[in-house]
Amino acid sequence: MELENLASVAGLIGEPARIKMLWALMDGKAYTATELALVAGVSPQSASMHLGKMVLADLLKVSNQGRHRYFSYARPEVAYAIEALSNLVPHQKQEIVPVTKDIPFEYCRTCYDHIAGRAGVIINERLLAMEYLIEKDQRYEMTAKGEVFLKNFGIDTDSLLKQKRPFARPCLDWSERRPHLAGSLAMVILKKMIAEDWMRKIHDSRTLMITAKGQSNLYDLLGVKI
Amino acid sequence: MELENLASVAGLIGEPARIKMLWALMDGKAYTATELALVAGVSPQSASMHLGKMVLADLLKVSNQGRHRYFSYARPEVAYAIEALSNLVPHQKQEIVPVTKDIPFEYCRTCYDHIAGRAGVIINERLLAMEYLIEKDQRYEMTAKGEVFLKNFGIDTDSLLKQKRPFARPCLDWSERRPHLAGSLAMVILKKMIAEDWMRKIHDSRTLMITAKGQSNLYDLLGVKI
DNA sequence: TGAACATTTCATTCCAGGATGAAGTATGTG
DNA sequence: CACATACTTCATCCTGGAATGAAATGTTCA
Repeated sequence: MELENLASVAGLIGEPARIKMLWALMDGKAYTATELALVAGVSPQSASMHLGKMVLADLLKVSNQGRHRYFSYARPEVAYAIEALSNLVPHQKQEIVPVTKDIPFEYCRTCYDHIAGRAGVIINERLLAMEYLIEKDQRYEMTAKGEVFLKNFGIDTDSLLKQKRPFARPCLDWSERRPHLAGSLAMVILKKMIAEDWMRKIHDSRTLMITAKGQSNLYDLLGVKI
Repeated sequence: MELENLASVAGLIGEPARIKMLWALMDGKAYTATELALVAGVSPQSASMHLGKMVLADLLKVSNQGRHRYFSYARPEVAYAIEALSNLVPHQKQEIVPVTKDIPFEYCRTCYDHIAGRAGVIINERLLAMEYLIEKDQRYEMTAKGEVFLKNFGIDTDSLLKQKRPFARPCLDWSERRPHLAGSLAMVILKKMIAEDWMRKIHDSRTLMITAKGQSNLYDLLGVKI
């Protein structure tokens, strides 16, 4: 019966620890069970149990990254519901404050062989927003517009598509908690940007520096200021 | 702390008997404690207790008429929250027959302050199909064509765009399971249609009625028969 | 006025489900 | 390989709050 389903979903949300965790996720980022336990004021075991229930109910989804498990909303409707609920509490201007503080030197870096950090996330989001790529089943596919764009950028997408390595896919960024671009496309993009001196690798570290030339070209290309 | 308030409101809603009563009230009518006890499957004493708590939290209001006490939503935000919650339940084909089976209610009604139900969904789809609006990142943006169209319709879009409230966005309709139009634009559209007597609010309910005048004008405007 | 009905209040019982400590699994690191 | 970290699972305890019967408060109507 539908009414029972509504009751069970409402019951899931109507629990102090769980609603606090859901609220923390309102910033759209993904957090680990331990971090969410902290904001909810419960032990990691409890948090794990609560999160498990919400995943089961398809309120949250989880993506495994090594020994970390990042939780985030499974669908946009969840955010709508939390927002509507928060509108019920007497006048307040609750600001959403990220659970983790930003780490400056992780601003821009490499992840294996592609761009990570905030720059990686922004580039990824722009490529999607401009519909050069579209997400399909945990993979990014290139659109016709995207093919033209990448060709103009000087990338031979044909040879990339022949490789058995995935062409393009989202990879959850551990400092930004949002996905950046991974796959063979991401690799050649970084290679190309270094070749063109848009970015430079710092020493032997994974830190990246964006050159002034890179900044202006990225602005022209994607309309973003990095 | 504000977070605690959110938790307590969510806790109120997240109880089987209470959410069932809240759901029954979605038709905008007022019901007595005994009636609501019936739909929730609890005793009148229990219902009274639950209703008392929700009145205290300003979710419901009560109006005394003789020996009867009629409960209804205290504010439109409550309906909005329940609707958002109901969007979370895993939906197969479902039928909503709470207490009344008024077709008009599902057919055409208000959601918060804009048109919902089938009429809301159809209007939304036509505005998109005719490219007066385009979706971009969970928001609708007005096209040049759309600006002309809305101006002719008698809407001052400039002042709407200055507001901090979102101009236009999709809002999933719980009965149609497709988005209808929300945001400040949707609000003034409804206001305008009521002012022009294209639609009428049924007294004390969220049901809307479309007038013959409204039907013919909507056909001219959007090419749809509602 | 009193009987019937609608609703609430109170005191008490009772249990679903959250909290917790300990142990188990998987991953990364030196 | 050993050890630390991140997270989950399991068994157990425990409590907040829902349900209930009885009784009080109010209202209508004959």
